[in-house]
Amino acid sequence: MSNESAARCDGAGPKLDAASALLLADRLGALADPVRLQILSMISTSPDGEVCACDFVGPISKSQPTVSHHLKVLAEAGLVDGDKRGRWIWYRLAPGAVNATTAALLDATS
Amino acid sequence: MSNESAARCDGAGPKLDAASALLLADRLGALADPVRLQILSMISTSPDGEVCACDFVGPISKSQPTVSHHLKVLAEAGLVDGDKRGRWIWYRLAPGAVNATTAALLDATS
DNA sequence: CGATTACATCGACACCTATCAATATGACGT
DNA sequence: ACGTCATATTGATAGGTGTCGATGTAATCG
Repeated sequence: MSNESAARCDGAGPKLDAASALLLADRLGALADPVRLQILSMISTSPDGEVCACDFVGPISKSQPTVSHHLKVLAEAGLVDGDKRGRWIWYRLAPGAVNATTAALLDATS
Repeated sequence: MSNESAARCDGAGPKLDAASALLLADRLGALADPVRLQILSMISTSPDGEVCACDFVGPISKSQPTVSHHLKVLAEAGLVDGDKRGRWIWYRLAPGAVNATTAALLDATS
């Protein structure tokens, strides 16, 4: 799971190689948006653990296309999963996704 | 420390209000860059816990102004502290800064 | 079938950001 | 004082990103 490549740590090279840094930065970038954080927050506090896409638009005060865009970003980053049931799409948190990202971040900056 | 304002969680409002989401998004945005992650990683793996600014340029393969820019972003986000000694500036991790951000993120997405 | 609802996509726009070359600032050594 | 080294700042540019209105698509309802 982690990279044991070069443990010299003598100031010559970073613990994180460029590729791993880019990957982690992408995952953090998916989290670094107030709208997306509110979406995740709403899902996490929902009693059923899932929220219909239509229920984001009102509380978050953004247009429907904007919310759709952010849901797509979250889904592509593996942070949420969408389940289409009839006309609606129910979103839930991808289990352990946020935890994995924070763990990688803490590991890189231990 | 947390907001117990509306615990109804019935789909009406997010756990994170817009202001808190913006604040957290800003802190995450400071982390969501491969160069800045490598900088933090280099500092964390340094035996003395501090790295001279000049030592970032080579391993990270970016120009000196670019590295300087990223160090400024990290400092303004409270993630690193710079100590000017003579001609050099030694950077160290701001204690608990990354931890505080991950904690806030995990709290918002519990 | 036609109308309605939920969501996605497109096109456009404004804004932000990463990057570098050039230059400035400031501290040291000689 | 002068040159040199380390770092910051400026100016410019290219690419990314959030946002919305308009439109498309797909599923449901009557």
